[in-house]
Amino acid sequence: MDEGVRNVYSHQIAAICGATAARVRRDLMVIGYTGSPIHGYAVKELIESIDLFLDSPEGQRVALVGVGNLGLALLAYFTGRRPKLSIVAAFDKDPEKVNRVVHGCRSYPLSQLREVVGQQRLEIGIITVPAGEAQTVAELLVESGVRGIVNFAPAPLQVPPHVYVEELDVTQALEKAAYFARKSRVGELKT
Amino acid sequence: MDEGVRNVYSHQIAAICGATAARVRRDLMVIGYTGSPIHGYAVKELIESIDLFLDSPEGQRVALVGVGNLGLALLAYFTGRRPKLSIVAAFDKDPEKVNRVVHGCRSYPLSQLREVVGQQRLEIGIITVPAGEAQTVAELLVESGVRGIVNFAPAPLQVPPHVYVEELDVTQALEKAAYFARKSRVGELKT
DNA sequence: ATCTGTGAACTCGTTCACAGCT
DNA sequence: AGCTGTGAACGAGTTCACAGAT
Repeated sequence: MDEGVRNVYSHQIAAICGATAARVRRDLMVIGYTGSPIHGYAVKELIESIDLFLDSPEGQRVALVGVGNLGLALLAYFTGRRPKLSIVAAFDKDPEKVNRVVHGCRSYPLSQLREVVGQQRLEIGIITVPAGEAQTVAELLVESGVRGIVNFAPAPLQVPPHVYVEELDVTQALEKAAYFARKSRVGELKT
Repeated sequence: MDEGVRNVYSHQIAAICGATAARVRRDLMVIGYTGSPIHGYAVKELIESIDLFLDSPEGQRVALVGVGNLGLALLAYFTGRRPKLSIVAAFDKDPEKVNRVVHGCRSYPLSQLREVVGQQRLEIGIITVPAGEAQTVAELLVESGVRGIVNFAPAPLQVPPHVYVEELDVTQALEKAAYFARKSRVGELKT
């Protein structure tokens, strides 16, 4: 849209986001927006439909647990990146890291998590604590009303079925890349 | 093994890593290690088999491009975590961030990437640069001999088929969690 | 011609379920 | 009884391929 393009075809979208034209059309079917065979999809309306489908109009606020290196990096990264998704509270058990404002986000002691998350009705939690504490933190978040979790700790979380967990295991990702790099070198990649 | 357990059954492994017994057995089939119906899998031998399958005995060394918040956090995170996988060189285009030693890892200007990665035969690259620079960096890495990439930039990379790319889009993960959190709230989760 | 929307086919990882073993 | 190894069935996401529209 910034480039002044009014209409776009599925194969153009596919090229941009690294997919196939068929997959783009399939996904847009789910969104419910219908293009025209002549002009493809109207960019402005398409964006609106996608926003309507994906975003909450009033925005969603996020809690982050674990203000270590990774937690800090995420706070910096998300500041002002997605207007509809902002990290509004950070928690840590280390008293040193607590009761400050980091990248525009207030940090609290872990003991106040239930209170803050509950009162502010935060529904999404990011876990960046060591693996051993992840499950405890997850349970705390869930009890406080969180329904979606992004878990950076290399530990599988056990949560009730109404809670969605997105696992982001950095070590695992690196190991995967290392594995396939090695296999492609030896030429043993599965055929 | 640290707990002195000598043998373990597939359903026990499954419970630990959040999978099903059937899946564990399937995966171990691929590894090639065979357990016994009486005693299950011998922990020590199993670990050795997995290491043999997954790891390179001589270890693999990794390059990191983009010494921002996220890059720094990753450097700190991986220091001494996986002995067989160490980040040995970091790169950035910002002269301020360069020619230092961060968490035991030397940082170089981007212009030296080809030289350093080539000479040290680094095969794995981590990309933590802004989205707009990711493709350029990826090409540079591939030209220098990298065969496995972990990409944190929210941009799909175009690479030759012998290069494996693991995409780790933090924003996307958060959006996914937010989406499903919202759906589970409204009770509209697909049935 | 060229594009969309979509039923049908396909792919590939997961799960079932059971023979074989002790 | 309880476990493993594995052929077979299953299922969810992807791709094919074509009718319909202009």
